[in-house]
Amino acid sequence: MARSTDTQNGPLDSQAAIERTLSVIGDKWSILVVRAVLRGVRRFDELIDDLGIARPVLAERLKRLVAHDVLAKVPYQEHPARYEYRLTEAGLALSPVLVALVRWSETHLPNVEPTTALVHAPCGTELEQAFWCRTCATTFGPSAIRGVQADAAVGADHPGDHSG
Amino acid sequence: MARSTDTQNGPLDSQAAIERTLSVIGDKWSILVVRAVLRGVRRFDELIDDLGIARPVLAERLKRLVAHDVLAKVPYQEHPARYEYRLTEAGLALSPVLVALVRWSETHLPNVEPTTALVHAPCGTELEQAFWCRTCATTFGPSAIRGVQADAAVGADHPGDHSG
DNA sequence: CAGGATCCAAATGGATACTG
DNA sequence: CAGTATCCATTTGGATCCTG
Repeated sequence: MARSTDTQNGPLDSQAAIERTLSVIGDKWSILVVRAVLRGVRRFDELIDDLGIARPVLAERLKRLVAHDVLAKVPYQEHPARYEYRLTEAGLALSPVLVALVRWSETHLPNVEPTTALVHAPCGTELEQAFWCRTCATTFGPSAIRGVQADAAVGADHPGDHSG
Repeated sequence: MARSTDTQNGPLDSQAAIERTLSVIGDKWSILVVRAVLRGVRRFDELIDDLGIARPVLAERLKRLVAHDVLAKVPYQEHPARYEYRLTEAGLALSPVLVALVRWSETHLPNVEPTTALVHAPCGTELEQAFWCRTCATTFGPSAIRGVQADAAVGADHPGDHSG
């Protein structure tokens, strides 16, 4: 509520600015959606397949990103009207954020295998159990498992990451 | 689940890297905590007051950030043992992320008054109602209100931002 | 001051089924 | 294909109280 320095803010001190950015792309999926579009994944079901995001969630994210002028919804055929999503200038301008995120991961986070499935734990059942994160010293429930390698889920040396 | 290109990833294509970074600082508070520490707010109750974060939430975030070597917990007095939190090298290395976030907000987001209260809506009751975001075309409940100017909550020209 | 333990309301998100 | 409408399990986070 009462923040100490609302005035006299330097470049790194713009809490409001950070929060406003996060209010647009600060959720778990938005940045990933932006990145997917940047990679060329532009259509709804492609994004569904590519990201493993739930349908209503993707729909809402796309709507928000379009509303905030990060993405543009452009038609690519007519007969059944079909649209795809493209980055706007503002969306493209998010690249530095992505780069910063990637660089930090590469320089300051322990490596994991690039084949690690990071969005969803495998649907198999042997991982449908609690997961102990050695780094966090926390136990995560099955649905919290993110980035767990299929064969090294429990007891491995910080096999992956988790959200939450 | 099935992502298209797990291999042949360029620098911007490292979905895994992005997700791993987000798994550490991707929640609503962690980045704000880092930034507060960067500003010199280093002690538990200071952070509570400064951020308006709930006690158990801050405790958990600090623990995670320490575990992931973003913050260090260092004693600053002994008799009652007291600790404060400082940025590690890895934590300091998050500056580019903060800068990118701030820059994007400044160049691609509509301006709002810097006095806007962005973490919590005022505790007064006249704002304890639904909030219509013109940009998102979405209605947000009272607890979703973030960054609402006290006197221009409803009907203003996109008065602030919201999370969720 | 620096947390830990509870409790509870709310939001998030996934699955699924339906529609133009 | 591109969503929308429901429904429900889980998670999140805030408030409050307690402790060394």
